[in-house]
Amino acid sequence: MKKAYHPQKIERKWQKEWERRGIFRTKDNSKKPKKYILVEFPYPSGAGLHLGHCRPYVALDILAIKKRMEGFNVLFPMGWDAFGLPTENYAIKTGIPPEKVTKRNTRIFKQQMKRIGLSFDWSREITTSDPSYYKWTQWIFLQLFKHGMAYKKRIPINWCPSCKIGLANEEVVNGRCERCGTKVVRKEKEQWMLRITKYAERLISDLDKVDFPERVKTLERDWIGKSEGHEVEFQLFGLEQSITVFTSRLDTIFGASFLVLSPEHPAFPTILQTGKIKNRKAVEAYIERAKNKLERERLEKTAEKTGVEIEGIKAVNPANNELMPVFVADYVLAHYGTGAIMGVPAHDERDFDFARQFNLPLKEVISNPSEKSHFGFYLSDGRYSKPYTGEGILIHSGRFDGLESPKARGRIFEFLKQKGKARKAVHYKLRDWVFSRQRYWGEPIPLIYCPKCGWVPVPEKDLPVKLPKIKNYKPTSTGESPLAKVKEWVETKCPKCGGPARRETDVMPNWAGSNWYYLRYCDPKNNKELASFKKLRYWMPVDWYNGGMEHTTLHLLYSRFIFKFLWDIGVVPKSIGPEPYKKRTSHGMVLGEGGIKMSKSKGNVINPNDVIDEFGADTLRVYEMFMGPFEQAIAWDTKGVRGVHRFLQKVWAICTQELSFVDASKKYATLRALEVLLHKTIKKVSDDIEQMKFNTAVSALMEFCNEWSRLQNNQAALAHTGQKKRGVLSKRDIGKFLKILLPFAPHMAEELWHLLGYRSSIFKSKWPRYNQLIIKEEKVNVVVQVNGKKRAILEMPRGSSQKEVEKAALQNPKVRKWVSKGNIKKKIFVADKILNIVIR
RNA sequence: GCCCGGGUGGCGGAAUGGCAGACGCGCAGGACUCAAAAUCCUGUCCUGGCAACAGGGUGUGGGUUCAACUCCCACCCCGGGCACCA
Repeated sequence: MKKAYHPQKIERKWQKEWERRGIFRTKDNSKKPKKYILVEFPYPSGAGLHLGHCRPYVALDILAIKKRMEGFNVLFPMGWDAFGLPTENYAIKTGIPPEKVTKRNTRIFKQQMKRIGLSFDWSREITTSDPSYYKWTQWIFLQLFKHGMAYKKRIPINWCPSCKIGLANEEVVNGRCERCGTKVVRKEKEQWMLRITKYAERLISDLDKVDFPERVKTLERDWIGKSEGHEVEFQLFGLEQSITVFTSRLDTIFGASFLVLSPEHPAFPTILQTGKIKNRKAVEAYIERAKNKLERERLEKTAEKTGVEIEGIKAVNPANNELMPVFVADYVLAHYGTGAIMGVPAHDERDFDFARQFNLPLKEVISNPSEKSHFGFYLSDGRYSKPYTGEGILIHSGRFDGLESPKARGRIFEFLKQKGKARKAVHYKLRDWVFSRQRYWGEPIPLIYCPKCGWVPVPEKDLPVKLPKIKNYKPTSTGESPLAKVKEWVETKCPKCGGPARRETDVMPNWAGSNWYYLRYCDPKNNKELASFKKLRYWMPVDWYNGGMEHTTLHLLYSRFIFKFLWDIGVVPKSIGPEPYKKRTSHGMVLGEGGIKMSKSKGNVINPNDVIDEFGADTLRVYEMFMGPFEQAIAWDTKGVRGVHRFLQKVWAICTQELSFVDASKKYATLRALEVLLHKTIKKVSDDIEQMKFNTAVSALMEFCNEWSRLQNNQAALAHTGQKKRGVLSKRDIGKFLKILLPFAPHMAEELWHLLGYRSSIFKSKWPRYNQLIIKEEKVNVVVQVNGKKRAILEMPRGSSQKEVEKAALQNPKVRKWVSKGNIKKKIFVADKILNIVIR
């Protein structure tokens, strides 16, 4: 009867069987409530699936399985984010077309995912590089273009000289190209931009509507960087021109002792031509130098500031009409605020550093309420130490003296507003999104340039604009896309006037396809629209979206933006609401043995295939869930894998043993103690899965099996029934156990389920419910403390009163001994938990 | 510098005011074996003790409480993000 555990055999068998029966196929029309469970789709790299991928996949698979058994219609899809540089670079090296490589890689990924027994609905598989998919990515771009959300702009971009590609700010890490590590240089280029800044406010405020981890929300908020303040106009003395600055500290305006313009400030050509400037050459030279500096270099030294005074002009402080010098300095950024600031050296670190460098006067106007004397920034030798940047009470600010910072801002604003010199303003750190890449392996931007008509969108009926087949994938040395070399593709007719015109040769960045893929899963085969309203209304929003923390300010933010845009223009039903994802969670990385990152160069990469070959997919799954808290990075430990494998072998052994009793005598009840534990375990596993506390869910399963095994072996436990040998768990209860094991180790659970005699798949069964009464009926351990120190543990019936517990406690010799050392002063009782006797 | 996490045995971790160290790994001893592996059993925070037991113990210092890994204040260390954003 006893069969040995052979994971390889049963796993293959069931994977085939599940596929044959179409068990994980999701139906669109169902009366059941829906759950859309989504895990970020991978970039199918040549290296194949790795252990880090498996963790979130298994976790969300567990959720999907449980939700199905709880009666939900679950959408749990998978696809491929296939456009991207590694595949293109591989094509450059080998000449193999990227689509061919992509096909091969996705085949490998898919086969690996199937080996893990993940319950994806493969009938909805999508590939972002597939023309039937990117047709709609291009279509979305056209909508952006038509609504003025996409525009072309000559901007200094981050240029990677090695990849020959423009990079988004997010792709530059420490001044180096994220992919190849080459130092990024500055280069001016015409680029397509998306106006994500238009959505800055809503991207922040709608975070209140979703269930994201607080750290994710904070990260997005900080990245968008909202700052509320005022714009103030400073007249240039004797000139028509005035300079507007942005400040969030209007309360410090009486302390402003100079004005600084960024080198790119638009007022410069005009100012320089007034003839008033005495050092025009020096100013021009400084501006020129700043232009060639990489932004990164400008930011490198924080304390040492450079700049040049624009001699011959002064600005008028609108608060007190004092004249102040004007500088150009590159510590002021052109793209933030108004590109100009008022320098308040006493209350701003950067202005302070600058003033020290240029020996500018410093005027304290905010007194620090927590310090008694002012001028905390003077050292004993009379030099400054540091500015006070906090809020406080105004001094040296005329009639605003004595006001607190927030109130002062309001009053000063009123005062300046009356003079027409100030207005409220909000600025964001977020910048528009550079959306072109001078590359091949991406979605062609569906626009045509006509010398007569300008940029003309490709008519929707002509979509998709397919990538032409080419031989040489290398970008041109001028940094143009390799597509620029394909004459017969580039040269076309203007859709508007029919005259000769040229196609845009830039392609979209690799984030384009993932902006909206979750919509496509709802209706993946639709060739009339990106997804039908009916299906979107049923499935959207995504109920649970898991992905990497590293995508928080990239993919997550981008896709929220694109969704909002589509929602605004009515491409998706209004009923979904303004956010695509209801709930977001993040997994921790899987590190190599010893806690270092797994990488090819370190040679510590572990292939999931090898783990499955040796231990089976169920072991891999259970171990990935057991290894540590889901959201935390954790090191792989082969010895730990063996431990989990041991556990599964044990489960197999106990279950098959128990099955022999089921056969022998059809009817017997579960031992009471085990029944109680079973129900507790069902509760624990159910709750823990919801909270993604998979590690403790597994340990609860282990504890149950330890007890089950102990009772099974315990002859005394069997003897009192009068029978020589009998089981300890009824058939029904074995089934319940298998159901809670199922999400973690589906193959084993299904096999044992069938050995138990069931014909239909365990996936079709209902998630077990625990019985509140059974859990509560057991006895509880009540701790008796004397002066807060544990002195005894009493086993009491649940719900025992204080009196009952006290009586039992005082009968206990140990408690008696300790209590007798003084007089009882106080007794604290928490039902079913503790009795603390305080003596003196 | 600022903003988030986090600090518990030899290791991964459990316990979110109520028995610190669940579960697993490792280690030690034992059983089986000619032997090894595998498997099974027992033990495993530190100190003293043959033991019962007593005392100490969750980064450091203080506080609140009958009771603190858990809450509050200050500090130290580690990880991540942002960083001249006015």
